[in-house]
Amino acid sequence: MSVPPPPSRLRAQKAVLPASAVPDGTRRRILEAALQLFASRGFHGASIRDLATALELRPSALYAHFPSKEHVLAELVRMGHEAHHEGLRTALLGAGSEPVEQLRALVRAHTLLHANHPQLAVVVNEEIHALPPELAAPSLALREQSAALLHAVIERGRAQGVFSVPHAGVTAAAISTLGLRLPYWYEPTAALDVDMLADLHVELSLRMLGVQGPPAS
Amino acid sequence: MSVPPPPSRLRAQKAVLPASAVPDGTRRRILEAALQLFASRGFHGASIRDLATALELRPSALYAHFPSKEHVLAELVRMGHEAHHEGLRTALLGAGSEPVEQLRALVRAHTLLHANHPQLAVVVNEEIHALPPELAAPSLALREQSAALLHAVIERGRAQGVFSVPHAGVTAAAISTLGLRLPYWYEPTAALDVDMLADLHVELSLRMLGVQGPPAS
DNA sequence: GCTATCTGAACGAACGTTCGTTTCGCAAGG
DNA sequence: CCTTGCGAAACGAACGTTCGTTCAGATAGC
Repeated sequence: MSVPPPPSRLRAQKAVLPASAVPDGTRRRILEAALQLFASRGFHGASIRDLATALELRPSALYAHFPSKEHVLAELVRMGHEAHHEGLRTALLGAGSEPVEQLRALVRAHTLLHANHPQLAVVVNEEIHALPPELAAPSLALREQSAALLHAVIERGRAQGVFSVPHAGVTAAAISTLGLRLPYWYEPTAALDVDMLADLHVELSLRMLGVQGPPAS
Repeated sequence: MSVPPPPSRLRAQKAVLPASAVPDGTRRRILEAALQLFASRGFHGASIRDLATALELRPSALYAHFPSKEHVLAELVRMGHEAHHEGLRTALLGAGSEPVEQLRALVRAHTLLHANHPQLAVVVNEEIHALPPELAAPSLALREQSAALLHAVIERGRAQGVFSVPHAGVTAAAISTLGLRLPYWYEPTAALDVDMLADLHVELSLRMLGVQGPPAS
């Protein structure tokens, strides 16, 4: 075992935290480097020493900013869930009262969040299980609230007769899933930028909901 | 740190290998226990000692059957990809020549495989990144072949005018994704068994492809 | 008595974490 | 202007534990 290969599961390279999240400084640098490492190797696959090396620090220096490795992950997971929930909530607020427009707004926001912050999406969705229950609980609660937003819109649309779905729960899961798997295959290009991708996901979601869309090739 | 909580990311409990996979014996027991552990805690989160404990063996005994921990994972990942590819290929062979029927067969097989073997699906899709490239390569090649099957059917249907999609690649990704996220939220119930779920995924896929389905509530 | 299987003990390496010390920017005091 | 004191941040070394793995020897079935 001469040189360990650098295994990575993501296409994206540079880790970006949501804008308003954390003031500049070492604490932010730690979170960004940890986001990168946890996203590409997993929480258990990335050590405190790896993290310190990436930051050009000694391992002990990290403990001036976080009480443990788990707390670094917990902070990332918390930030991710808050950014996601806030994004959905804001999108919904500006979408009027029609279920179709509300769904457009939700899917668009969901897709943009996952496309623009792929590492955070991966860490939030996979590494949360590495947290002890008391650190994961707040994020799991937020996640349920976000899922409830989508469910409510679908149910309202169904009640009004504008959506026609064979199974609301499975359809909601399918729509969520569109965004959740994005980090594993998508990267922005000129031929398919995030905006086009969001439009496509909106179109696919409306089709699943039985809403007639514009004709496609 | 008195008792470590048993974190798990899957709803399913009992690990089941595809039928024809491995002859009975200790080797099979090891694979099944490893599948369970790797699926619920991740490769790096489950140790050789955890695995030995689950099998009521001493850690050293495992090395009579596998040369390393990585090779256990590699075997699981290989089996998973082969079962998946074989399942898709067989389904396609029995589906005639009409793109709609071929797509039904592919989506149905894809969904059933993921619903019936959730742990294997998780290990195959997430823990493959813990393998060195030379152990992962054969499985990644198989994965591309499986994706190509779906792409080919979609392209043929589009050429024949029976599918109408805004973007073939994104739609194919969306259809694959339906199955891939299953292990994280689905478990079979009387109200929604695997067969109904497969039918629903077929219906959703056809809707995304612009094929008129039966009316739904 | 050969082969396959498992045990028990041990190896070096890596793990997360702790702790006393050092470094450094900066404001206050003479 | 120089010194002093201080708090924050990082260092360097070490801790106890767990990691994956090795290997000589015990055990058992053919």
